[in-house]
Amino acid sequence: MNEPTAISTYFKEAMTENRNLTEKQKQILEASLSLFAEKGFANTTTADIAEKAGVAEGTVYKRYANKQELLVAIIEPFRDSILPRMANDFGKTRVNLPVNTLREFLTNVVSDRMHFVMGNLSVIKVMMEAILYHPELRINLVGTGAKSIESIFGPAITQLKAKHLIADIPNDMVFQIIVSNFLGALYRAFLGLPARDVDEQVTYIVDALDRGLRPSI
Amino acid sequence: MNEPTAISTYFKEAMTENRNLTEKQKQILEASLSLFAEKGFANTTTADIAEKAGVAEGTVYKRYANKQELLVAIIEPFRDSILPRMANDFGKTRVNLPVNTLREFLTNVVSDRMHFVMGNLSVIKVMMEAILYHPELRINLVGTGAKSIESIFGPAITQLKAKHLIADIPNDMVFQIIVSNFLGALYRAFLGLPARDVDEQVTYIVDALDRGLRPSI
DNA sequence: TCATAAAGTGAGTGAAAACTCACTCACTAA
DNA sequence: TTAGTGAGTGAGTTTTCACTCACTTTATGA
Repeated sequence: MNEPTAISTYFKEAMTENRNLTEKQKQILEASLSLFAEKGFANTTTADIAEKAGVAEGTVYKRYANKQELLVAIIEPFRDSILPRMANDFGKTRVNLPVNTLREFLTNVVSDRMHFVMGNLSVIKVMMEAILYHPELRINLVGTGAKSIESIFGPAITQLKAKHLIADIPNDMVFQIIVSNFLGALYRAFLGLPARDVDEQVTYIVDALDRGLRPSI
Repeated sequence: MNEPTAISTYFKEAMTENRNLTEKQKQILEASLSLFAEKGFANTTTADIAEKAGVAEGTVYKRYANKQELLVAIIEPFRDSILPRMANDFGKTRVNLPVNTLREFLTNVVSDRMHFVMGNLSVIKVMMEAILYHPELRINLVGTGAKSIESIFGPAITQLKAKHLIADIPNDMVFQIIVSNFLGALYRAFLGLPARDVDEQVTYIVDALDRGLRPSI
């Protein structure tokens, strides 16, 4: 059971691949990402970004017409390539494995996503801010995200239902009940509450979900 | 089963009671809260606040030395009186009711808190922003919040354990698994995913939690 | 090798927003 | 009646910060 690929890895990949970014432009995007995560978009100045990236402020504006475009430049590859790709990888390696029990399915999925979430706190924070305070970005991001996830998770859950391995409750609620637990772990970390080992959390959560979502008969 | 008291009601109460705020100062705090919720702290100008409160910009600075202090003035009564009081009310009216089954307990708690969360989206947004991007406020707020909740929930869960109505897993995990579901519903709403009636969500969640947290034997 | 373009620079600019302060005025208490 | 008080005012000041542009450096290809 390997660690899931970190978002930053996908991020660097996406940058290398499809766009002709210079080294400095990449540094600018990476600095933006890390500063937005740390202080929030509005509390980050373009001077901060330039300094952290080790470039002049003018360089930031060579490619990105304004600050907002920096956020877009981070969110866009995310929406267009990273999210679908992650969903796909996740689908192949975790969701669509052949399973004989709900517990097996849950163990695959929960363990993987919990490590994923805990290993990507800062990027997730930026996405959360974008969703909360940049409605123009929300629509796209949420739409694509929901679609990606639905296309991977939906069939898997439907299949579990066919095999009578999971209770007959609507897919969106199955999904919500599972994902809620990732949010719970996320907030535990953000809030700085007493930490608990991820694998330990996974054990308790899988256990509760297994019994909670199993068919009643 | 009444709607839980809205946060804004507690907020107005707290303002009336304990501090010697003039009418205008109250208007300033109320305007701040609603603008911060709508646009975020950083995207709200003191001119906006003054206009919405119907006062001169200078009036804002009469009591609050700077913009940050406005946020503190909102969070502070929250931490000192609103949160403890909410926890207390919630404890009396929902948590510490005599119950014979886990399902009864969960129905009381989940239904109440789900309505609470869904009825207070905008205030919760402000708190979330404060926690995510104002570390100096986080420590206090989270500490007090955690303590309030622990003091109410802890004994109740311990009691359920004594009566063998709930599985023997650590209190913090019981708590996390339950609260996760409120976060899930919160995000469903924030993201603008296809809505689902709150009471319907409650039914599914209570069902899953009941079976998930019941003792195995 | 050099012309031309592309990338990078950083001091400078202006607008917006935070914050100040000399003043007003309703109210109170002597 | 009046002196005193302090909340409230809003024009004015200062600061911050996104953004510009004339210039320098680096890369390219003829």
